[in-house]
Amino acid sequence: MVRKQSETLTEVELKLMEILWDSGPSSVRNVIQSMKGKKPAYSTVLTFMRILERKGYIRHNKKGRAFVYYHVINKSDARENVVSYVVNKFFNKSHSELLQNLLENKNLSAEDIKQLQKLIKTKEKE
Amino acid sequence: MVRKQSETLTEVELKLMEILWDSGPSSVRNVIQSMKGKKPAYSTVLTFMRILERKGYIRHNKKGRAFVYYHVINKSDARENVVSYVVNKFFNKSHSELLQNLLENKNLSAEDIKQLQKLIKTKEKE
DNA sequence: CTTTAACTATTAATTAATTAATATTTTTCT
DNA sequence: AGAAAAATATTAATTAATTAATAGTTAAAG
Repeated sequence: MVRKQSETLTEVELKLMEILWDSGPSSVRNVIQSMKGKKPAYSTVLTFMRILERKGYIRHNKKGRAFVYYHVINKSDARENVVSYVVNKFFNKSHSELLQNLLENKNLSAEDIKQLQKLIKTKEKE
Repeated sequence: MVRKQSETLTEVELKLMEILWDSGPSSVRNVIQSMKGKKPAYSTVLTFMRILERKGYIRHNKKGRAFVYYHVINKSDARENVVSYVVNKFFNKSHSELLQNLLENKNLSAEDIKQLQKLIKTKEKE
């Protein structure tokens, strides 16, 4: 095995997934329309839709002449997945190590801290 | 621009960095010795040392005939870096969104929760 | 001083990721 | 039906990541 596929969404893949998550089922043309900034070529997007489909992230139905793509994994799953990757590779498979790192190194607003306390309190009761 | 370099350590790169972090300055041979499991070819490791050096993660000194490599970024920096990447791309640039996600979705032990509460308490006073 | 052992440097090869041009196919309009 | 429009499919091209063989250098041993 020379090079394995990414276990997580790559940057372009993620950008396209975001559109499906936000806009719902879309044709290639729809996807491009939904993109802000400089639009990639039609064939570029098409290529990625195929890749995403091959990887099992999306599927499509034929609607008239066009393919309408829709996600089969949602944003939470994708987040879950990338967090697991990072935890496994960089944080010794320990979620709490990552958590502690975040709490220690990031400047959280007072707001954030209040929120987190609330969350932990609910966690506590169980 | 067709393909940009990874903003974070790739899997093999990380594995090699771990060795430098854990074992300190090492020649290619040393690095291979420190690896458990199936050892890669000498030239493979050498190639990656060059890549890591080109990317600015490590440097080397000549010691006798061999190059001794040492890290110039530490583990915390690497973790920091990958977390930022994930936060920016997957969590809407919001660290606290990632935090909440971790708290909500992961099964944390009672131990973990206790720890976190302690951490938050210290954060609170500031 | 020459052989050889231990390195480094060069070259190669393969797949993934990214971007897109061009060729085909399928509708739709006249 | 035939032309034009709108899609999909095919092909291509480039760099990164990964793995390693082989060539070239340097230092050590006899």
